[in-house]
Amino acid sequence: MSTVRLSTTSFVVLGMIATRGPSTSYDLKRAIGRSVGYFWNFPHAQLYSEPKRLQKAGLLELHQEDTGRRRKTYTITAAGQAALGEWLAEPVKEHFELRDIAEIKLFFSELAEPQDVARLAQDQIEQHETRIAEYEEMQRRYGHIEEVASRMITLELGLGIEYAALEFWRKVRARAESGDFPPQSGPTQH
Amino acid sequence: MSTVRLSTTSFVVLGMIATRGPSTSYDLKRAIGRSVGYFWNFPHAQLYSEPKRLQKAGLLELHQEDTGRRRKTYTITAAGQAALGEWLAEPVKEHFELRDIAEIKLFFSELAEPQDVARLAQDQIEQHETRIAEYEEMQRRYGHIEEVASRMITLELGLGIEYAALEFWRKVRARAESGDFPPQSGPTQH
DNA sequence: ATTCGAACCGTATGTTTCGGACCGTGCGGC
DNA sequence: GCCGCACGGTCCGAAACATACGGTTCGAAT
Repeated sequence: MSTVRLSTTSFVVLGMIATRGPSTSYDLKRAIGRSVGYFWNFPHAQLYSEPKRLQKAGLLELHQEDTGRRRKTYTITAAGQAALGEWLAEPVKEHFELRDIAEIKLFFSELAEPQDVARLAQDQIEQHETRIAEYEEMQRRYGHIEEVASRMITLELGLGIEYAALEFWRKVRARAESGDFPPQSGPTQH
Repeated sequence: MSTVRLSTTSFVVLGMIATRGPSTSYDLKRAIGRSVGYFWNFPHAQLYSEPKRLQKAGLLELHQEDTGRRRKTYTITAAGQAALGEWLAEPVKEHFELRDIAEIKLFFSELAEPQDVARLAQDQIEQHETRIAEYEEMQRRYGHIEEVASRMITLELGLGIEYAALEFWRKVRARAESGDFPPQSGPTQH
């Protein structure tokens, strides 16, 4: 029971256990993989070490089976709920970060071959189309269920951003195909 | 001159030096802060250690002033250009990651107070409006300059995503104000 | 009955990454 | 002449991360 720095990972763990009830690390891994994990990757090893930290800090309670698999189940404590509640009430200072390797490659496209850009765009279009299909499927399946409605709303943001990205890469592909991309290294128009 | 794992950071450093020419770490820090840094944060300490690694790997060359501030200037080598070119030609496997703390808080909004959501939405709206204004200003200032045109294109993606996020949070705010958010903890409509 | 694979469940370990504290320098302006 | 700010950089401990490893339970096909 010592004081520790709490990261976003910590609060995702706390939040998941608060909404799901008592959970094992494996439960967390799956629940996160089906939800926030789509936007923000949390390596599973973290989901084993982080609850341990939180338990030491008194924010989670540990119950270990004493038979069979000896699963470790974590439950949120009052202190954990308080910490989570405070965090939720706190304003968000950081602007979101979009870690997109494709975008970085595009940024440096003046150093690449023209066909690289076309291929990059094509790949991105397919990737985003696939992701959009997944999100829409999730909406169709779970969108109307009362109990999860507030969790589904983040899907709308995900979709909005996916549509924007898709539209963008289609534009890039069009430009690449018409030969005016990358702007200064493509064939000049006389 | 040993072989090392190259991360996205490595290629951003290589790419920056390739497009800008010989640069110090400080130059990189500023150049990245004005461009890709808007999307993907690269802590400045990395921009001092990473070039050192790349130099040891033979991808960069180091020239240190032997007077005054003894600045360290890095230049890209042929091997560096080759590595960069290969990377640019490689397909991108990873889907982008959107690290958005606000979104995570919204995901857990059922655990929060109703006014927390309203405030969260309001803050996000302001944050995105500010960011949009910055991007639009950059477009106005540099958008028409030939030499940087291919670098400016990523701004369009940034803007598209910002617009999508802004629209989303406005919708959230509207719902929060009309009292039907979070869905199951808001006042029930009879 | 037995093999087999898939889902289940978790640990260990060696790097990178990260944030942030800290430190000196040169220079323009008051 | 000294103040403050942009410049230019190092260091460090704590987290994060990827990945390899190791085992179990269970059902379905052989």
